[in-house]
Amino acid sequence: MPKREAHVALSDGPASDAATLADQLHSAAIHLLRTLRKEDDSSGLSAPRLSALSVVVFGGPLTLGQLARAEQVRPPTMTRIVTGLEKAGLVRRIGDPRDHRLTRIQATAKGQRVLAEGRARRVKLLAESVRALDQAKLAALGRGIQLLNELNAAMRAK
Amino acid sequence: MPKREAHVALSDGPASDAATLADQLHSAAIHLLRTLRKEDDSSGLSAPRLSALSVVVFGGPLTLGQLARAEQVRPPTMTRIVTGLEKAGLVRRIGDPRDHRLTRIQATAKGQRVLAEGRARRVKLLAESVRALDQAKLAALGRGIQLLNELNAAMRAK
DNA sequence: AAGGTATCGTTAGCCTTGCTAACGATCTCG
DNA sequence: CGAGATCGTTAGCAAGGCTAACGATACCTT
Repeated sequence: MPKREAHVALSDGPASDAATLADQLHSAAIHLLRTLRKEDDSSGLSAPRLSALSVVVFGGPLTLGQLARAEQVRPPTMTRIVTGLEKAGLVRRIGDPRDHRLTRIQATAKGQRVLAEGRARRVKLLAESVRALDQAKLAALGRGIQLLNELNAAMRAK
Repeated sequence: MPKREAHVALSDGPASDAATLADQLHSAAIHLLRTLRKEDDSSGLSAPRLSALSVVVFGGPLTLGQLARAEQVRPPTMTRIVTGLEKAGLVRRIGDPRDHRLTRIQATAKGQRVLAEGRARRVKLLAESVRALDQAKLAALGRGIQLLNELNAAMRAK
């Protein structure tokens, strides 16, 4: 992965820089999550389940379809994830009295508690490294994350 | 996913900031890759294969074990990924004349070409959004990516 | 009011990616 | 030469992703 700097330095415009940055960001994100994935074991909650549970806890009761869209996943996939969470007692399926086709997904008290614990555990390793940064780097990181969210929103809008 | 800003603003110290930043970064990375994943289809190359191929192309011939470690994956998993890449004609298995236990993995010409195309396609969506940023944001993003790499290195060192 | 259409969630079945356990082949060292 | 270590593979399991197909329900048009 070296020799990219040379490319950047010799690049002939902002377009090439953007492509390089995009590629580097992609790579960095992959490695970040790959490292963090190892922490999943201790929580007993896989990344997709943790993520879905998070949406349910913070987003209030949602229909399965809404949840699938939020997680950018197909309904059958979300059905299984929710079933897993339900068996673990973390969420509940609730029928909608108005529209009987819908099933609303609601977090249980246990789900809320486990989310907090699991999330904390998963980012613990990362948080430790973040904590070692000085103020300037912390600020820069915050700005970077904000930009990342902007990029995500921009891509989703397409 | 909103309402986190409030938490940050009200946080009572740098420790909490670090945890919050770590959590946000984690979440942003997940959504970034989730969005990008959709681009995989067109390349016909899944993320793990693309990533492994990338290591082989840029890192020269590697043994299967080295490749597995580089990808932070167990040997049996890498065996299958390599088998997939080999069937697709993107890499070659080469026996080591010195040590017959080893199998070195080498990229084929097709592998090198496909990598370039696949990677480009995968980050195309992201690159388009990056390209829309102004100079200041571009610089901030670069700095953020640099920090991300630092964090990855710090975590890997543990 | 009835019948056709659209929507929602589930089921079934497939593939890929992770893992551990167990093994054969090979090297290395005493 | 033999014992142990190392390497890659095989076998078998779970989870997550997908599409296709289906029943149940709601909606809309006639």
